[in-house]
Amino acid sequence: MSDRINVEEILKNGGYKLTKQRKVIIEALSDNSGPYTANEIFSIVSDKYSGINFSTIYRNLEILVKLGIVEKLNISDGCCHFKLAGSKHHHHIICNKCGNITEIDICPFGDLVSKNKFEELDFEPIEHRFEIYGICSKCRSKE
Amino acid sequence: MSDRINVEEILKNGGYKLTKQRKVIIEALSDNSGPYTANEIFSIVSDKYSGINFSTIYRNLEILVKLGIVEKLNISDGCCHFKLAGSKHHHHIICNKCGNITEIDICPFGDLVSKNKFEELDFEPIEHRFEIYGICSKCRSKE
DNA sequence: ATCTATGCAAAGACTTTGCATATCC
DNA sequence: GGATATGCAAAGTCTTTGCATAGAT
Repeated sequence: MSDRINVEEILKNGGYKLTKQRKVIIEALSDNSGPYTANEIFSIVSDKYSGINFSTIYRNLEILVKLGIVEKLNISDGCCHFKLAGSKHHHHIICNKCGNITEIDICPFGDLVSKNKFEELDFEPIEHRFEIYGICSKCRSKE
Repeated sequence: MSDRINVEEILKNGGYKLTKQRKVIIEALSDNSGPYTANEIFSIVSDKYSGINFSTIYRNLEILVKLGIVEKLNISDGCCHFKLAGSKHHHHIICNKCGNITEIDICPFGDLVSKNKFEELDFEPIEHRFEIYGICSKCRSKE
């Protein structure tokens, strides 16, 4: 994976070592089948590297987020979800039935900027989140 | 407060009693100076009703949310924020410096619906969240 | 009187931290 | 060899639950 090389470089440049644990965590996230909770990452990773500890997972996720390699999502279910940070800006649709989280490239933000909405509010926007909860097509077809 | 009467009725209709604890919790939320965490509600309420317990706070917030009296916000800081539910649909701007949360009545959702974005996605939207993080005017003027 | 609500205490879920040892470069 | 990372264990934060008692209608 060409991404891997990139990740290794970013880690090194940040003064971080490339440990087995970091490799398997990044591998786990690389399957791209959706954001995972720390718990899920622990399960996946434990298959390849039994003995890994939760603190290692959390510490590394924090570093990877700081380096911009991983994205931390705040889905409203009481815990954090993590995924490899893509290059493209995006948002999410979340299924209320199966919990599936899917990226969408629709972003309403640019429109608001072009309409000078933030000048009106006297607010300097830095970041934004937009999530849509509902029922995905799979779950609807099951009904 | 005319709202109070309304709340009392909703509680009664739901089969819930109007206890002192519920009164003070609702009073605390009624100052409208921003969503409060369970912790903050506990502090405010403790002044008026010392001896109240966290479990009472949480149990009642859950009921009040279920009845639509209170709104539960998932701001990305690891805990839940609660406020009296307003009648109007709205979103929030959140200051990264002081943590202040302010309602805005800008909503990008209608636009997306009118553009048939959800038919394209084959997704049935039910709810959505839109939050903008940045620096509020107060914090900027301090700089 | 009856049913619901509360306080207390305990536990549960998720996450963070301190420290000695192991690992990477 | 020196600095960073890990595992372990413990604790910290937020929230939930069981149960006996108190309180509302």
